[in-house]
Amino acid sequence: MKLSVNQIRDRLVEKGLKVTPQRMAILEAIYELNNHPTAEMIREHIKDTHPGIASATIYKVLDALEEKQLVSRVKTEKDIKRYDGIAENHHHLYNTESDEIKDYENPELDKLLAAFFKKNNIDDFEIEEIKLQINGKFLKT
Amino acid sequence: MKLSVNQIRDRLVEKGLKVTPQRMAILEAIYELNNHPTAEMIREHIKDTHPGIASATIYKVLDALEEKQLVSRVKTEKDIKRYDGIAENHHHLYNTESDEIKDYENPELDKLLAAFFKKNNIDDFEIEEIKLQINGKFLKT
DNA sequence: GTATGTGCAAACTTTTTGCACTTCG
DNA sequence: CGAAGTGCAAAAAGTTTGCACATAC
Repeated sequence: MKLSVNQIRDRLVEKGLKVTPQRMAILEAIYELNNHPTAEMIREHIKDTHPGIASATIYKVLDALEEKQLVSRVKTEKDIKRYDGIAENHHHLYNTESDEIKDYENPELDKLLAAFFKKNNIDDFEIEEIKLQINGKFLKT
Repeated sequence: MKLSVNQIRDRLVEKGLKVTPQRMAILEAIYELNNHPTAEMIREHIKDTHPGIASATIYKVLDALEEKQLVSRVKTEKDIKRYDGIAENHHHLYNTESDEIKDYENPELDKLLAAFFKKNNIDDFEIEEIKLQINGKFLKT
């Protein structure tokens, strides 16, 4: 998922967010890293091109991006926030030993799940979306 | 999931952990609360019966319980750790508006998923377990 | 008696806040 | 120009650490 600078700018504009160098750099970093980074990992990644950026700014930008659904938060067991450049519903592969997380999409699976829960309603609960946490090991390639 | 004091004691003994009032109280609290509490929620819940308990002790006890797989951590988007009294694989219902989390078990679903991934292998990944994050709304009852 | 566990206070990490200054549109 | 965004420093929130004391077995 490598977007051009113009595409990134357009996304900000569409959501009514002002285009600033900080926001551009942070969004670009999330797409480039493509590894569900923390605020700190983003700061590290852009520190050469944007050394002056404040940590507080990164947090504020991430809050704004999340609110406008340009990024989403990834659920983890840790007490550190991690972000995903994909806001649409999808699944995650978690490496049980490291902190690696990868995206997983499979429309067929989504259909299967939708059908299952249509038949097997959950009492007193209205489902909005279903995400899989698939835990395991990435095999060396 | 309400266990007797003796059952809780047995669980500690089985895992080779010394039975202390603090550990008993904390495990009991997790089972009673049954709402995937944070360390702070546990401290709050036991503060009348065990006022002297140190926060650091709660964290240390939770670490020990997790290591022995008497409790497990729940994945969330927040940066606060939450714990589950069920260590076996199961699924979670997340309320999108509040921070409520409930357990969800369904063996039929697990079979369906196992069959699906047997057919649809994920490249370079060895699955160990699959957990659903089911996001939605708890309906008033 | 000894290994293990607990309490306390201080430190550490991550995130948030308030406010002056700056920048985008 | 005005609203929105950024930087800084301080504070908050959650968690961890080291060590002396206490307790389970």
